[in-house]
Amino acid sequence: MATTGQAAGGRGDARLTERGIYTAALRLIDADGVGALSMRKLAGVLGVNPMSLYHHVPNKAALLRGVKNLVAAQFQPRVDGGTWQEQLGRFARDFRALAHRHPNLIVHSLGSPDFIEPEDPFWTGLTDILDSAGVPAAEVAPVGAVLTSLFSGFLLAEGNGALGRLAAMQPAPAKAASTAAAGVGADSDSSFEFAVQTLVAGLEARLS
Amino acid sequence: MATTGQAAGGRGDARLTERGIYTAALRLIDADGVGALSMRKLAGVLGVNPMSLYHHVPNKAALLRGVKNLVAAQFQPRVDGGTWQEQLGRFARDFRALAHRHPNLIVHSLGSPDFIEPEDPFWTGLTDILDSAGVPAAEVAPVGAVLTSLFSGFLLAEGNGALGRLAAMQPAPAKAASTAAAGVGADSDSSFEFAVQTLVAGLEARLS
DNA sequence: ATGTCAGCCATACACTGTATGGCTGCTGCT
DNA sequence: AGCAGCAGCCATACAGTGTATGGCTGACAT
Repeated sequence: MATTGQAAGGRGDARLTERGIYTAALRLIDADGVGALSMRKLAGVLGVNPMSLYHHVPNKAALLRGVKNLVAAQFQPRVDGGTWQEQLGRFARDFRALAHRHPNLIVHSLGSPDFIEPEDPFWTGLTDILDSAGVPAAEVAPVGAVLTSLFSGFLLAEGNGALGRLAAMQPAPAKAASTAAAGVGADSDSSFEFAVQTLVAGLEARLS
Repeated sequence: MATTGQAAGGRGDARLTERGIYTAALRLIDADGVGALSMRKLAGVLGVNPMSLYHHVPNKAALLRGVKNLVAAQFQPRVDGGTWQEQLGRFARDFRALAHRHPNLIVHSLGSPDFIEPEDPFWTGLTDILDSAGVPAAEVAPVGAVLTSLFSGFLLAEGNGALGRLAAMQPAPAKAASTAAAGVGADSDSSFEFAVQTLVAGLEARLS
């Protein structure tokens, strides 16, 4: 074991890597949330001194950005054919699937201003769809910004449980079990579909 | 000055009050953000020992909830006449106005699961409007939850600057200065109007 | 008059992010 | 081959965090 006690902590990497740090941090975040992530715990998992991390990452904020970018890079929207409505729906679904894989990270990242970076495939994919929907070039960015904000709100609320709590609230005193017209259940999936269809329909109306 | 050095810190209150603690905390939050709020700083402003706060507030999380409830109580939506579309618009505008008065608090609270409490005038006001819009009773809660989530996302993005950053992004390489059809500028106000009208139009479409 | 307790305070603990500086072994240059 | 430099790692230390524990004081009810 010599002097360095690296052991079996860091995925078998003897050397410390920026990438390795991010993936280890992601595992910790997935397990216990970003609130429970500390430089010391992360270093412990990697079998390394806390200060060693600072030779690969300038500070904790940058570490979180790095982790976020790591999972953001996994987002490959499939912008094949179909109407722009279908494309937008697929896009939203893909993004939500990614969010579901790392809910803790997403809930934290969506609250930060720098969530979306200029060159993200997310942003370019969205602007492409809006462009093909006929949104004037000068308005693609503002419209995309609004849609992103709204949709982020949904994912955030779904991720932290606020959506579920609200949806389960007082089903009105009078009649309780009348599953009537619009077709929205209290479960996450139908809430999601409702949100997407509302946004799409709203955009449709604003474009004609 | 005797033994207690309260001085002119706590707004002149000699005795420490739960309410007084909340308002002092709110001032600190408005000034420097919730990240800069610490029990010690708060106690300092109130001219009091940090541990004294714990006789009125169980912990910091509860303190933040209390501050949030303090400003939430200021929200009195005017649900007078008009179509439900107009009511919803007014409602959103009123809520945004409140958010603008305490942006730092709102940006933090919107990221927390317990932002909306069951008996908030916010929730009852919204459900009333949805009810009068013809949303089936059993779906008022789910629909309200989705709308709240979406709208919260907008306010969050507006508050933390993400909205502005995204809206100002690459106006498409080709033509830059053609202020065409749909009427969305990059400024916050027109983004807000666009968001509200999109949501209203989307809901309209989903209800017919 | 006395016991009780609310309100306040002092101390202390575990924990956070990170600045500073020292050691070591690999690197490229001469 | 030898040597300078530096990347990578570590130990120590500092300021700051939330809060548990226990002691003091003065008012108030009995």
